[in-house]
Amino acid sequence: MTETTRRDRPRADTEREIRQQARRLLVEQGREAVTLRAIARELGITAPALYRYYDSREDLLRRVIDDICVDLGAELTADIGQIDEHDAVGGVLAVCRGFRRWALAHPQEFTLVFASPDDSAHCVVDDSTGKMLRPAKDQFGRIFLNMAGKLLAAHELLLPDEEHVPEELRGDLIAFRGTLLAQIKQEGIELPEQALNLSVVYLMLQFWVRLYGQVALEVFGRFPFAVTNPEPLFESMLTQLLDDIGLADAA
Amino acid sequence: MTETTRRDRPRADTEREIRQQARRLLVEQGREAVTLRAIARELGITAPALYRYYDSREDLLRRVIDDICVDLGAELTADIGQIDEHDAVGGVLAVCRGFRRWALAHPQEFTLVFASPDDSAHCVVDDSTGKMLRPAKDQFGRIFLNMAGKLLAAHELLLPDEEHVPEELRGDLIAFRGTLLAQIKQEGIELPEQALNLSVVYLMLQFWVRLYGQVALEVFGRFPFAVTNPEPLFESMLTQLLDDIGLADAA
DNA sequence: AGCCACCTGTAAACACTGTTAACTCGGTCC
DNA sequence: GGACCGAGTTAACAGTGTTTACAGGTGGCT
Repeated sequence: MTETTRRDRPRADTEREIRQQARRLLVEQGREAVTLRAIARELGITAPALYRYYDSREDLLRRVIDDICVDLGAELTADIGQIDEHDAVGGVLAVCRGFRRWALAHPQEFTLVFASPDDSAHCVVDDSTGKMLRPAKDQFGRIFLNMAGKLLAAHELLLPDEEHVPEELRGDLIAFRGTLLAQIKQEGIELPEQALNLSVVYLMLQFWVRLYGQVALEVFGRFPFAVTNPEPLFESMLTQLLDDIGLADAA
Repeated sequence: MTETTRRDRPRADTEREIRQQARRLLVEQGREAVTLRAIARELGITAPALYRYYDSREDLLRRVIDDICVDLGAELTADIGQIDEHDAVGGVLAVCRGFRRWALAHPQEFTLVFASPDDSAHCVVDDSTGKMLRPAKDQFGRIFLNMAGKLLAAHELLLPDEEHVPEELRGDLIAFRGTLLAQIKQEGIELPEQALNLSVVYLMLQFWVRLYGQVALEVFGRFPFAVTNPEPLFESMLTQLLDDIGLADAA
């Protein structure tokens, strides 16, 4: 008797359920299957009703991307939770492995968030400041970078010569270091100022390039030959990555 | 008077024109704009007529992918032609830079060929042998690998310990080395057998991971911060890449 | 010549798609 | 009671991939 129709429940619940169904269709049948009518059918309503909640299919997909990033962040946070708090290397490894595991388990979502050319879909303009934001992706990046911050606080890295950092990049790197320091400090991690020199920031960039390249190639099956068991390939890249930054001890 | 209707021209011409228009739509308006009706409109025919040439839209897109790979190959070959024949390092650099230039100039095509999760779209089963082929992509890969072959023939590389190659990967690497040797020999490049040990093959894999990662991140704008001028970032990766394989001399 | 098969195209239709407009129903507030 | 508003409906439009049945020209065969 207390059956609650959709009208009774708070609006946010329906919004969430819409995105959930959209994601289910995305995961199970690919991007093209994310159809307003299919979503509405799952909710027991009609397609035009969705326009009460989202401006368009594109708008809906944008919100779905945000949800995906939040979930990815939660998954990685859970992974980190299983690692000893003071094991900075283990934390970084957990994030890297977790990112790969998630990407392989959710190739469609990975493609949508990390391999779609439509740039505007991932940026939102903050009305008050006018600055471009990528709200949810930053939430994922933050986890990655927090782990890096912990690592920096705990270990002395093998730094390349700061002269090797290309001149034209210093401006960007300095700006990025600023956001990094703010973020790390906000997380309560003590970090000596000079531990985050430009070489370190530059190294993190290289780190991300290789992690992303490896994962994307695996998801898209674009290695130059058939890899029967990609896991040791990934693990070997991880150890080499740690090796390159002067941490040869970790397994 | 000699106006040739579509009926007169050889079938292959129409097939090619269809794919050309499909690509034009892809480049100019994105994947979703590649519509059978839009293609037919450009050719002055109706949509169902396209089914005389392709089984479905998916089938057409598959052939378009092949065309794209052929064109990419031609572009890179032209790049190589501008380099001194005996400058192996220059050749590798030309291929890497050409790949980046092409990807940035044709993001939609890059996404379709190198960042699409639909794996079956890129494989064709050879009827006689039953082996899986990726016909056109191999044409691109061949250029990349030929340059690597030349490099190997001309320089002594800095090899990592062969023990570092993960055990589970040796089978794949050995198989890949086989196709590599066949390919290089077919091109008439003399290569001492032991120059292509597993470490070298493994190194080429790492090379590809970093090149792909860098280019894809740039195309998709997924660097962790805004890069105002990505070119020096790419160039610095290239020099570091050459540095890592023991070729610090090249500019 | 006649005929028949084939090839290439068409028009019509079907079941979809995103999106808009007009309308209805239920609840809330004055 | 009446005005308003939010959430949903139906109907419609233009556009999509795809199938079916049909038309007209071409070439080869008897």
